[in-house]
Amino acid sequence: MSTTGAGAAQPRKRRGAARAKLLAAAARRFYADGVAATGIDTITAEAGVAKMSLYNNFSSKADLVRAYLDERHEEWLGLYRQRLADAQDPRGGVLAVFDAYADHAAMPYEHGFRGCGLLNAAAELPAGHEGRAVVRRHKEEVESLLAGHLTELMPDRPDEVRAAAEHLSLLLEGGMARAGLEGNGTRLANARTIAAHLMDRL
Amino acid sequence: MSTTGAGAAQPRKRRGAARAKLLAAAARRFYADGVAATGIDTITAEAGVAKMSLYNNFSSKADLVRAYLDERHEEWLGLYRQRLADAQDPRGGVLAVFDAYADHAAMPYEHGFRGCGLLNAAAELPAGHEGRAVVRRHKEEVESLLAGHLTELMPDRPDEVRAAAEHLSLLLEGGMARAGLEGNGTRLANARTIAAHLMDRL
DNA sequence: CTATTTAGGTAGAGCAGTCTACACAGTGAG
DNA sequence: CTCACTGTGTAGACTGCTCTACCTAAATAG
Repeated sequence: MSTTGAGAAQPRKRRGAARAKLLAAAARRFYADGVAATGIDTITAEAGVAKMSLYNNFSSKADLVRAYLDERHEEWLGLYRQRLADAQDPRGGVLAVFDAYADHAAMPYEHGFRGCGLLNAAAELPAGHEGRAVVRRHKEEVESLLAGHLTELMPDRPDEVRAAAEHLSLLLEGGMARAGLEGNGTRLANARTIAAHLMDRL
Repeated sequence: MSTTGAGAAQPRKRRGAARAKLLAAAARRFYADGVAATGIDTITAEAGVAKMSLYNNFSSKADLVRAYLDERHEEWLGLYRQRLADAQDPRGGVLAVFDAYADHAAMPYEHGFRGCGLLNAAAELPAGHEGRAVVRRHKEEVESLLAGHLTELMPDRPDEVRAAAEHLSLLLEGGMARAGLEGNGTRLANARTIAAHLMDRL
């Protein structure tokens, strides 16, 4: 029918260029200054992009926030998979989860490390906001990754696996929260040490 | 001179009446909706107080936020002291810290339990904001209360005390963070159980 | 009588979101 | 190759609303 024939003939260069710049700018500003405190104009200005480009790529600020949260989850998964590739055994898999968090803390941020971007965003989202569910699922996925490694360590003790996974998961979140308040990764390193000792006792 | 005699002649009934109502309203709205998302008109309306009463009692919204944070710290200390009064031994003192957090989670909130009010506020405060230091000090005080009880348990092993206090403290913060995401105190109860088992092994 | 609180309003900035009009890159048709 | 078309991005004005902060003048209560 149309001149483009069989299907997707989109030009590839410009499409999505503004979107990527917007997501990068939103990541910097949302993390450093908070979601509610960051206005649309600030983001478009930092992205070096027209305001209409935001609304061409996202239906609203809330939509941009959703995309930001999804991207943070994917980013963490990437850090984790890199660490996992070096892991030798299930114990190393558990420590890879902790290391992925530490890698996050070691990344450069404008006003310093401020804790888990997902948790920080959830803390200021209103009660029923869909973004809070995104964050909850992220934390559940992390816990189930821990449970997976622990199952390899003790396949015949599912109850102990569940309990240990929760223990490690709470250590991890606690370490992240305290590290964010203190602006550095020390607490996370300590949490990793505690986790390693715990596994020695399993 | 005046009818009240020497020195401080402040009328006692009205003075501070608006202040208390403002702090109560701010506590409800800041916790349920977030600090940045709550405007001063919302707070004065909910307090049933004139807008100028806010500026007669606080120099700015930021000043009100500071007072809110201080009040949350004092509130938690109150819950802790009540629990501590029933504690029989150092082990009970440690569990009183966990129970105080659980009591906080069990209080009624407009949109349900949303985690630690101090941590949530810190998550949306800008990097250098003095309120973040208030929250950090609160968490450090909680950890040192734990260390105090543990010192009674093993006065001759300060290194183990320090390590165990951090372990328990991270469990507590992790439990609080996850409980806030999930809207109930289950994770906190689990954290308390884990803490109890840890103390059995000391 | 005097200090405080009240209702309501104002200033000046910032907010999310919309709109117009134009620039430019890649594409297929001629 | 050239040209017109389409999709994307651009700048900036603009609406309607909310924000913090401050002001005034009347009401109120010790």
